[in-house]
Amino acid sequence: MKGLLQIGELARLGGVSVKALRFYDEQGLLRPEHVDPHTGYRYYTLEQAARLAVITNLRFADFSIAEIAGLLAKGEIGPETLTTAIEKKQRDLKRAQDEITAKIKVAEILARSATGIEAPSSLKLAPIEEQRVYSIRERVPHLGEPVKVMFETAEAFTADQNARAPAAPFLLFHDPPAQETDLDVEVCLPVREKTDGALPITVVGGAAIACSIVYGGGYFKTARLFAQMKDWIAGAGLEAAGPLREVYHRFGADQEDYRLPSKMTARSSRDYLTELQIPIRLNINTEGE
Amino acid sequence: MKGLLQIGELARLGGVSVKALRFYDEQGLLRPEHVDPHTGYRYYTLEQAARLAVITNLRFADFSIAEIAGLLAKGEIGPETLTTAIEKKQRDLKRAQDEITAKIKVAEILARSATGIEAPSSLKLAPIEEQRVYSIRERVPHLGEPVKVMFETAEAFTADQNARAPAAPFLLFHDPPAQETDLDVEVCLPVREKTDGALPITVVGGAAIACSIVYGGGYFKTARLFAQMKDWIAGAGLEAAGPLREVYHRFGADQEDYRLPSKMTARSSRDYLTELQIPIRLNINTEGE
DNA sequence: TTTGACTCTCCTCTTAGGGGAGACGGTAGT
DNA sequence: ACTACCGTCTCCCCTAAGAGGAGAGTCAAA
Repeated sequence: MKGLLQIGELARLGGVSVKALRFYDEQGLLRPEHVDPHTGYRYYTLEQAARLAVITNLRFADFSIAEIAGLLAKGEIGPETLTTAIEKKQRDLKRAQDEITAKIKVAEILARSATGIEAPSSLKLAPIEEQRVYSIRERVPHLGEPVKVMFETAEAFTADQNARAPAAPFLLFHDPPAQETDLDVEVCLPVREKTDGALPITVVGGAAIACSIVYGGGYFKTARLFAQMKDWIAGAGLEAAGPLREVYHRFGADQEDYRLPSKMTARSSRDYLTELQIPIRLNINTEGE
Repeated sequence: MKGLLQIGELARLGGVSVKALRFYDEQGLLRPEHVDPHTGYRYYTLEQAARLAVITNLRFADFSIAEIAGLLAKGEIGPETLTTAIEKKQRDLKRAQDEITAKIKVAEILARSATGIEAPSSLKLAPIEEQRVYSIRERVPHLGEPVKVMFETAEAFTADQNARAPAAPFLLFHDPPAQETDLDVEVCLPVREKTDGALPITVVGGAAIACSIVYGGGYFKTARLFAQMKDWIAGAGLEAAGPLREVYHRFGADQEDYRLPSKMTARSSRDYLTELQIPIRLNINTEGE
């Protein structure tokens, strides 16, 4: 009994709070050796101080309480269980670090655009996730009718196979910017995981960060806005990475004959909602080990 | 009315969830332009989509809802307010990144020590915070009596000024390891922020990571345990950084004449609790900008 | 009229404890 | 023996930013 530690003592020893120790007790992670049945006082042994050290080690490496309980519960875990868990955690930590790198970059861009060059206020910086689409890529003499035909073809084809996912269709511009004729474009329709038939699927890669802008109204604004965005990007010392995108959030005034989700139809081109996206190159310095 | 967006539409457009938009409404961060008094339906304008873009930008850079509300509330904030806030946030993010680096390093050490060399199970990896202490540094022929005298002197001195903080005293070994005689030691007593007199304060620097071990019983174990820890550190491919420490959590069997917190007194040396710490060098690659 | 998609409010749940209230327990000084 | 003080107990509420779901009402198309 003399060698037993009171809760506050163990807390100081282990560098944790008394609250934390009570919590670990409640969670079954670190039960006191002895609890006085009259007073409820918790008494710990030095072996439990050692177990606490293991717990704080794993906590520091971002393991959750549940994970630690799982690892320590299955009596005398083989070291391979532990090492694989730790390696997975390391990968998670490195991913978290990359995410923070992107956040720092965005903060830098925001700081730069807050002064000097004022950005269009609706400019958004955000990652783009990769997407599964059915796509048709072609070289067209100009935008408008030829692209519309491509969309109609693609919609009809995916509709046949009940494959259409409820996400906005978009257009990729594979050309160097500022080209207006003889364009290499790719029409993309998001598709669901499971389709009825064997639809050729393309996975359009995402971007760690893209800048985008939403506008309402007819497509005549596209070129001007794209130019504005490109100016802003150049002014902020950035660089585009990958094809420009035009996302059609609400459209279809002249496509009454297609099944479109009602939210995506517009009465007239005045109600169109379109988004322009430009992926941005992040110069992440990946010299970690 | 025709140009107004329903909540789901704005959610798709802005890349956020409907739940998030309702939450922003509740928090006063993004109020819908119009709420149907009968149905409660929320309707948003395109200007609000732009505001949402600003919000998601700041959210991505880890600003909290409250911070964003503060920044956007004070009508037309000067750009300097925003940039200083962003710069502060960038520093926070970089600090978070450094912390993750330390976590990765710890995970690496844990993985390495889980296989092969088995560590003493009570080995703990954790940062040491810097501490304000009153210290006496001297070269002593050997441990034991001379060090005891130094502690007694220091305790008496700090007790006079009511300066003693309720934390464990410790000893720093400024010598290269494995020296047993003619030692350069520093006796440290943690002191409070405010002291009655003008006590000379030393700030003992912390460590991003240190490995430590707690043991009970007489001090004859110290040398062996230190040697064991040094072996383990070398075996794990690490390197010590800074002086070794010996922290006296429970002691004082032969110091009845001093005012010690009752929790820190022991009846006999069998009840001593001592912690050995060795700071570890983290080769953090700090080549960020 | 019915169906399906959309929206509403209200409720509970998430992590790992922090803060505090009110009540005991244990020790030291008077 | 009384009192002051510190340590500990349980119980309750709180966190940030929504996620998940229940049950009910709304809107447009068939």
